[in-house]
Amino acid sequence: MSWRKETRRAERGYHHGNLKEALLQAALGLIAEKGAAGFTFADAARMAGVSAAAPYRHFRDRDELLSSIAQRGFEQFEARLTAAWDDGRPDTVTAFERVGRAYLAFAREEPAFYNAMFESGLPVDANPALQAASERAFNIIRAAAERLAALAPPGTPRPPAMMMALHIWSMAHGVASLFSRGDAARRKLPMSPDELLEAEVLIYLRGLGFPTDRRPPAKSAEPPPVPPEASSGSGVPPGGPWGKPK
Amino acid sequence: MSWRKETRRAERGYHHGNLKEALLQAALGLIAEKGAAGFTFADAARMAGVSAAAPYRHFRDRDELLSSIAQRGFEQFEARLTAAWDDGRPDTVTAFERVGRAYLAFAREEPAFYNAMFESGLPVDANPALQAASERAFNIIRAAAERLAALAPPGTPRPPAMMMALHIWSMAHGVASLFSRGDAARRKLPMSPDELLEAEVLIYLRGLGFPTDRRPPAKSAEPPPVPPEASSGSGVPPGGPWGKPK
DNA sequence: CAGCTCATGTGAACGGCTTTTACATGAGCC
DNA sequence: GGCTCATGTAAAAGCCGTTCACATGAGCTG
Repeated sequence: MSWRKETRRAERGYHHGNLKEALLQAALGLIAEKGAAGFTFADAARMAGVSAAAPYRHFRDRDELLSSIAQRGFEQFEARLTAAWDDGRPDTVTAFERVGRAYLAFAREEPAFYNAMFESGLPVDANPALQAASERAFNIIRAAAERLAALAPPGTPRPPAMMMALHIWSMAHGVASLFSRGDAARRKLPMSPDELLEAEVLIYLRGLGFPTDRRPPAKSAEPPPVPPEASSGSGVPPGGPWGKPK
Repeated sequence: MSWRKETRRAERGYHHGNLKEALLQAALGLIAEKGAAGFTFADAARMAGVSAAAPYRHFRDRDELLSSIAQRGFEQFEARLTAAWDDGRPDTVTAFERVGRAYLAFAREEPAFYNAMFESGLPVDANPALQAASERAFNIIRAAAERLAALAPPGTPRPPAMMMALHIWSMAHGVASLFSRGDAARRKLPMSPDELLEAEVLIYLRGLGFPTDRRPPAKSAEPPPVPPEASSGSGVPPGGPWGKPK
């Protein structure tokens, strides 16, 4: 492999090697630590061992660095949602809920990305590339909603997939941003953010007439993957989507 | 008129009169305009016509000004939610939805407050007074959820009110923060944020087994306030909570 | 009214940040 | 070896937050 060339460029490199990447990594750490508002360009430069002016060779200004991080964040976000969706396997509802959990997991595990993407206040629509990346991520949710909507029980009006996608997104974002991160996460909750979102989505899907007769925390041994039966019977699962107050 | 007395009491202030209030107002305007992150202490001072050091006679630092605004925001928020809830009149479900709309209306009409309260990244739990104000506001939603939970149709497990409250809050916050404010609001949506949230809440409530057979924009003449019928029949209202693509 | 006191406001100063500009350096190519 | 250009530095301007010594004048006391 071309390790040699890499080593000569990256490590032995002239002034720094790959300052751009170093700055992105440094910024990522700083944002995770102090939030997008607290992060400073100068700090990132210091952390990379260069002067305060050096970053301007790679980013027009501080905002462009932030945008780059958000962009990367949306790409990773999309990748994780795609993996979670897994093209609707083993069944649409299960996969759909997995997407919800992946959303929360991303918010929790990648606070810096999430912060840059959703809480930094940078104008997403000002940067076309950023907006496109954001849309690609959303499209995963949208595609999943599309598949779900197609499964709407017969006899019920088919819900618009776009609306469902927006609803799910707002739930996931609401839970993530209110209860799953930073200081706000310290509110004492009767259940974990994951359980909260899962119950919320299940109740919502039930409201649309979908069969959701699995109990969330129960690691049920996967019964026949979505027998496409009508299920328009009672619609009320025996346990309710919220866990027992253990 | 009581000009005199007013002058002596309110403007009892020395040089400026009531700089504290002036600073709060100035900050409010600046935050609405440029966001909590963009707002500067010096700018507020300038706007009030005093030196950059003057504000420190009234606020320990910039963060304390922000906290004061958030505090005030929570108080107004609570007042508006209380008015919207109107103790559950004319019926619980209608009042509940009105609370949701009030939430969005506040986010839209008071961007500065909303920003300081939920998007400024200030540690709510670090300031006891702030946390208390925040809790008082949430308690309105909680109380409404309590009343709603008590109406749960017989034969279905009663949903925990706290969970319902958290769900509703996350929906409202999610919609507000993704679609109803600032730059993100420019995403092209198939429906208004208000309609989006209303449909979301209706579907959710239906998922819990509540009768929600009113079409959102229809000003139905209030049939017997919440007829406690089973409703576990089909559970699927004729119209669906989403509007026709008019 | 004289004078004291203390809350309130000012000006100057420090350090830090962002951004620009002129200059330095060294990598890659001939 | 020498050229060129990308990459990094130093210095400076301008802004902000914050502090401190000092100024001012409102209201009380006598």
